[in-house]
Amino acid sequence: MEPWSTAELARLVEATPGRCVALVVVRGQGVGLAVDGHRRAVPCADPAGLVAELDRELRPRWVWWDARTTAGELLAADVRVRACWDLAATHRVLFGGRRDDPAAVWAAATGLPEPSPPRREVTLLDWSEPAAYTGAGSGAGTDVGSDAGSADLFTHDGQLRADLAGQDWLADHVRGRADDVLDRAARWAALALRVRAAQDAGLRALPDPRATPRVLPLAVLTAYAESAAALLAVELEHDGLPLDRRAAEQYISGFVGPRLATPAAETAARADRDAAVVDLFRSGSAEGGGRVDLRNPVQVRELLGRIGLHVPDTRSWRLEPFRDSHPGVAAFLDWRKAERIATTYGYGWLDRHVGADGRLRGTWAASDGAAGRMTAGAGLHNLPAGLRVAVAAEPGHVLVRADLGQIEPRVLAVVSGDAALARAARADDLYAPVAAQLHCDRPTAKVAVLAAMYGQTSGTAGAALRRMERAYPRAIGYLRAAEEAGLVGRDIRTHGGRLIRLRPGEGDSGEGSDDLVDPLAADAPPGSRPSDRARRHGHGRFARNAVVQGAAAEFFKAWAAAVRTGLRPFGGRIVLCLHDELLLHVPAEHTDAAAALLTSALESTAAFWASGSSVRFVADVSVVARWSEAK
DNA sequence: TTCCCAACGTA
DNA sequence: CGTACGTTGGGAAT
Repeated sequence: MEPWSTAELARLVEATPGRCVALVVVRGQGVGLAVDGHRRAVPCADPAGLVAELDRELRPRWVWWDARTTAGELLAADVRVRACWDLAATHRVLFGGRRDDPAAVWAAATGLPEPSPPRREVTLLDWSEPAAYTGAGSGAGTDVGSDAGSADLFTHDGQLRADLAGQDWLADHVRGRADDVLDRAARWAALALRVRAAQDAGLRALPDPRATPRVLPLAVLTAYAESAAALLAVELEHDGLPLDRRAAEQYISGFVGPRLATPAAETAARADRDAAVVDLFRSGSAEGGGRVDLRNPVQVRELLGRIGLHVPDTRSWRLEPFRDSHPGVAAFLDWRKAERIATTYGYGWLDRHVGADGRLRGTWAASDGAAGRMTAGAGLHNLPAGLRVAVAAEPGHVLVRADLGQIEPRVLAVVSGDAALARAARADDLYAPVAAQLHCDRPTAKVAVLAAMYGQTSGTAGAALRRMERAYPRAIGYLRAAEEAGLVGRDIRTHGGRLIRLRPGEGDSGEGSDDLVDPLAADAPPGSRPSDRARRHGHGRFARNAVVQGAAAEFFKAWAAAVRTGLRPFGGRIVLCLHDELLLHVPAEHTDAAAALLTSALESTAAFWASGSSVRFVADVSVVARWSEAK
């Protein structure tokens, strides 16, 4: 097949609204491209290099099935593209849920029922699997054949084959030349383009919630931001967080001593730490009791009972008041802290997750949470504050950190359209005007706002809450409506358009038979099984929270996407996303530009996301050598 | 081996 | 003052 001339491609891209070009990368062989009804297989020894060149010259929005596959391939060659449309990420916005594999994405985009989940691995028992695997694909009256030659990608009922995740399959079953693989890649790209069009239409069909809508519907902008976040997640995983290993080891050794040479020595040291605590409990009373396992909460409770301390559980905050009542309690609390470091953030953790290049790497997901927050593994989202001293800029670089101030109440002001709360959100400190409005002090106002957003159960801020209702009726009404949806199991959408599934559905955690009496319930100890009412109540609170937390996550990702783009010219990188906080690793000579970018990106994000509202968004920006230096 | 719970870290 | 997440170890169920 003839390579596409760049000029020809450029003409097509110019004529395509959104400049969307579907891309499938086949390492070492070439790319499959699709633009506006055309598709082409392009043989090329260095596909990533070609993509980089096209990205510079055409500035397209690359459409791919998912960033992990395609962007991962590019990133392996250190190629980072400007913009993308991620079908998996957009699918999650439109349809919620957990599934985002190609089969599920295709089915949702074409109105088919959700297909059965992909098999973990093919076993001998799969021999009975239908004609799908033979490539016979009858097509059965659907229009799937319209992409000529794609029938082998589908099952008889028009579903995309469940085993097409990733792209190893591209080379499977093709016993011919490289051309065949690339042809397949081109068809795969063409299919992606069709799904994008369907997703685009779906997004545009959603009502734009903004006071003053713009040319691009907010839901489309959400798709852009979520796609960028999916790409960013792959980059974060690739780049890692710069970590000063020495500083980390020093922190760890402060709790558990120096690194030991052998596992046996580790075990012995651990046993010594245990024994030191247990001995303190034994010292007074003669009776020895059996062995005590400090890691077993039941046994710890018994141990505490023996010194006359009777507690419902052994959580640290509950024991802390009794720290001075018995030397054993203090020792145990310190032991807990050390044990946490030893097991979760100890030397083993360093060895597992910090590379030879001093980068801490974990897996990232762009919208794993039920409300669409980013998630990260390897402890990246729950590093003990004390370990921040080990997160350090490399030579010639600085860390530029920014966190959004009071993001959730500000987001509530936008999404609810509450004029009074929006007025309060013009202040640097939102809680000050709220306190004035409610005729209470600032701490009370803060508790009242948080209680309203998250559905307080134990009522201390009751009076302030009632005044909240009078002062900010639309905000409270918005939250109540979400809670109601949760109670009755009705799906809702966030401000940006993400579907939050609340229907007591099949897919999730197996709570199908709501009203039926569970025969096992009689055996269950009383209170162990949450009542139907309690569960619904939980769903109500979840929904109340999800519309705020979810919208805040969308706003954050839109901000992060703008920062990522702005950072490209001077080689800075986002190295950590923490729900409302960004950490950048920047060449020192571009410090000021990066700091300015964080603010300007925030303004441009607010301008489209909260357009027509007077809500102000604020970020606290600081430049540091170590994360711990940021306030 | 799989799953749930307690516990604790972060926002 | 609640929600969300990831990680660990123990123990029960399988």
